[in-house]
Amino acid sequence: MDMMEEEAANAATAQAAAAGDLADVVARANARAFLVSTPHHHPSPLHPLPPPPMPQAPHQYYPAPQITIPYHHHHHGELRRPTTIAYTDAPVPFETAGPPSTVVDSYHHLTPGDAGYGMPRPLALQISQHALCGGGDVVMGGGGAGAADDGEEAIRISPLTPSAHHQMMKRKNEVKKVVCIPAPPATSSRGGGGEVIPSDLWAWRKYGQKPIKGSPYPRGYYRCSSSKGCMARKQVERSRSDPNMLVITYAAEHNHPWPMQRNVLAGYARSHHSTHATASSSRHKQQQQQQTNQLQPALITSSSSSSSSPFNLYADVVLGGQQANMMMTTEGAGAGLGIQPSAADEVFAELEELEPDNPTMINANMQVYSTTSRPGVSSYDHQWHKF
DNA sequence: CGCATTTGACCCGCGC
DNA sequence: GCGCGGGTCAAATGCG
Repeated sequence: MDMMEEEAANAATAQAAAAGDLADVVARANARAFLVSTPHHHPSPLHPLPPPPMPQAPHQYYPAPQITIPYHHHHHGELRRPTTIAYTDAPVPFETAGPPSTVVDSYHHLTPGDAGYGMPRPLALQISQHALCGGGDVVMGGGGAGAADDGEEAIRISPLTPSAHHQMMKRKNEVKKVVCIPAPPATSSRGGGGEVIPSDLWAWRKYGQKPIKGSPYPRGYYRCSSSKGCMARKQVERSRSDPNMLVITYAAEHNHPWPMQRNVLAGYARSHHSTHATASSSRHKQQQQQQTNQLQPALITSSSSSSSSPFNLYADVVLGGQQANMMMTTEGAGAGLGIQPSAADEVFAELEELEPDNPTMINANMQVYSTTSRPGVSSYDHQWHKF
């Protein structure tokens, strides 16, 4: 990010602050925290991601083999038991780590180096309790045949004809990453429309929505709008068994660096602006509201209870079918979890700027696991992937 | 004008 | 071969 962009970002931040809206900063904070909290950058050999244009210093690796987290509030306020987090740079023992009952259907082999999506990569966590996605019902659409490389699709820049492209997409045994995050409560105002999804700092454009058989919730289809030719896509749907959880499935990888901040902010500014519009057409108003909600995921739980630190970051990361409930702070745990002080400080500064008197809990409850499809596998075959 | 979402149509893979 | 279901396209529409 160059100076201009930085300034633009700061300006936008200030703007958001002026409006009393934490969403933007929170979203950025989350993404940034995730980004820098990855003890290892594992670029895929097939599609290495250029380092994000972040101002921070190169990755720092913080040894933090194990952390025990005390009781704290989950995003809905319920107490969680103390949690022990063990994380490592070593490849996650997917096969052994795992569980789970019924989480992902028809997915298979991941390459440990596979990464992308701006998701927190190398957080290999193993932990306690809690089922995946609230009971685990993430059933992904079926797998296709074919035996192409996982990475092939990601690096393909598609001058394909629509139908060819489509075909490819369907047949590919693509690497998919499934992320579960707590969803903002469905608001009646939005009706059954699209999903309320948190921003992950990539610019996504919705290109479709389908009702999914067996699920009362539709699935939204998004593709990266940051770069033409970027094949990155994601699907967003609510968990069937736990409507409070959002299941986000990432497919293909971005073939470009992280979107410029201003792109994100531009998109946000759009929604942000209209959010405060006094009147607008009902339809668009609804849209904008939805978009705004995407940036106010349940990521914010204005918490009071457990934040002695001004900046706490919760991340429920699931690996091996278990959930790690991480709480990152700008202080000790931040270092322990690999948050770079510079980034933490920046985030903290932003938050302070917004709510100097009101410590903000950033709740980035995320359950992350990755899979790819494997035809012919009848039983659930999960492989846990560190991000 | 550019970019966003919505939504019906269309295409394709798969199971029967 | 047919129907179903999932995934994508593209036209319509709206906003700044």
